[in-house]
Amino acid sequence: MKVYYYHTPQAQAQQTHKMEISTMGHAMQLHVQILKTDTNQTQKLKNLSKLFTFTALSPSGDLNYAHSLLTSLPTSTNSYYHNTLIRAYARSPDPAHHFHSLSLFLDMLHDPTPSPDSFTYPFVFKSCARLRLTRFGKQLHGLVFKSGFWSDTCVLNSLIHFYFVCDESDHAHKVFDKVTDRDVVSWTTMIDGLVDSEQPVKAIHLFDRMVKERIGVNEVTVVSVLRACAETGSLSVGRRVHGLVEERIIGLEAKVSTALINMYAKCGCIDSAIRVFDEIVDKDVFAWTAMINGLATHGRNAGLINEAFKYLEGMRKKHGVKPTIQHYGCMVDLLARAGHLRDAEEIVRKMPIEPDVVMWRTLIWACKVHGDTIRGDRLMKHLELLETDGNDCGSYVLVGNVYASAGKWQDKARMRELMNWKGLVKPPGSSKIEANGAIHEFTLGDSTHPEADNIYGKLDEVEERLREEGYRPKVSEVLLEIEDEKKAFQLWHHSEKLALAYGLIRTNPGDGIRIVKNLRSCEDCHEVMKLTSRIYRREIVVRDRIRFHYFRNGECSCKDLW
DNA sequence: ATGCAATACC
Repeated sequence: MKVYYYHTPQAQAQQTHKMEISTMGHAMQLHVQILKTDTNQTQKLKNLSKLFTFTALSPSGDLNYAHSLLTSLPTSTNSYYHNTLIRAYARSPDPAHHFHSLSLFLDMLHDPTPSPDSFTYPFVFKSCARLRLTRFGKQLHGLVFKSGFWSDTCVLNSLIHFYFVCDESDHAHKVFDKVTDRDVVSWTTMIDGLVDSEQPVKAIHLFDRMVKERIGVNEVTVVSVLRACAETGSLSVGRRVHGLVEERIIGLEAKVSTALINMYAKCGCIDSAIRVFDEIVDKDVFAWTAMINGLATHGRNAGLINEAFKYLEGMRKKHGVKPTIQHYGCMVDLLARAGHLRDAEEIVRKMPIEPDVVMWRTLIWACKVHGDTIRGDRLMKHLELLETDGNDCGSYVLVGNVYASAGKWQDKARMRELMNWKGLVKPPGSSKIEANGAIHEFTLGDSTHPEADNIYGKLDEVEERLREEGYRPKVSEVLLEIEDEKKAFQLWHHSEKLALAYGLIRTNPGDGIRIVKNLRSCEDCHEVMKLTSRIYRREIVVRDRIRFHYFRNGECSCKDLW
């Protein structure tokens, strides 16, 4: 026999809390029932609490609604509601929500609200980091210290992260040193912060220390350290990390695979990257993007102008997607690199979007490479008019170089003055090479390396052999108003040549030499790499800011298109 | 009942 119960409103309200709330509609229905029904206080609170958790934390919830519920909840003794709402605000992408998060935290410093506790601070530091509120965050650091939560590892980990985001890596280090119970997150936060603050070599050292001290590593750790490997071209460390995955010490999550693809591609091993990609069962958009980008920087689909036109057209006609400026930018870059400067300029003029700084730079750079100084000179006017970005000196450097290559030294000096006036500093060129388990970084004319004498000795030898084979320094690449002899001297001490010499000394004959550069190489260095690859029978891989160059037997994979 | 760290490109 079945029994059918008749639901009184009271029973209904009790029942509702067992149901999952899935929409704001449900939530409001429950809210009405809670208000209208005279259930006992405990039940009422249980339902309100459930309602609150849904509105605050569910992706289909509503933060404003959750906030308004705060007054009906027993918040004076229990920090859960404040903490949960701060947490919800702190994970929102909207900056305004982060101010709400902090304002709620400030409420908590008043009576009769509950005091912030060890759960509160991690969320609050997250908001400080997002809003880059360095001084405010530092004040809170003081509060943490006074409040007695300075030994809570989670609180300190979030503080380390905050300091890195706010560009205060020294403070991050200090906090890390003071954590007595460091966990995986403490170490990982440090490694990731170091990569983000452009100290990838330090990040790798810390990873080594972590492994030596037998701290367990997890997926997040290796994703961060793989970024450092990609940045510095540390293939051996990257392979070691891959080894951890193969030994099943690390799970092969999607993010790990993507990081491996990126690492292999950026370290010049495109085939290994392809192997990792092929093994992924469920390839997500990040894996595809990393793979496509890897193939592109390796020049595996360069110069397919007609293909590119087809895709650009297809976007609109087949898929109904409006091309963005980046899509046009790709097309212009493709045409310009291949020397079709007039077609490239026509696209820029006809496209339905206003060209930006990057677009003009692409075009002007190509004019310089292909020696079309008249067009370049004309286009530079657009760049000078458009330049508003305060921190970016790329345009000034480019325009200055174009002037210099045409011998217009006064115009070049004008660019330099403009940069100085705006307080912009051109990043110095540097080259890194991994040898004997360490990363060596060189700058122009660098003599700080412990083996500097050997390096310069090797350079002399290389120069002699190259000159015997007909090498003549391309002094026009030195864009300074100095004598040719001095130009040749400077040219010969470019950072990538120092790295090359070190590679020749410290790697075994016949082994490949891999160099990572932060800017683009000059034409002279490019030529020297080509000749060296033939004369010394070495495969040389140079990664510049944009792409890879594979030098084999006197030729480069970029077909001299850069 | 609540916590900290993360991938590509631009």
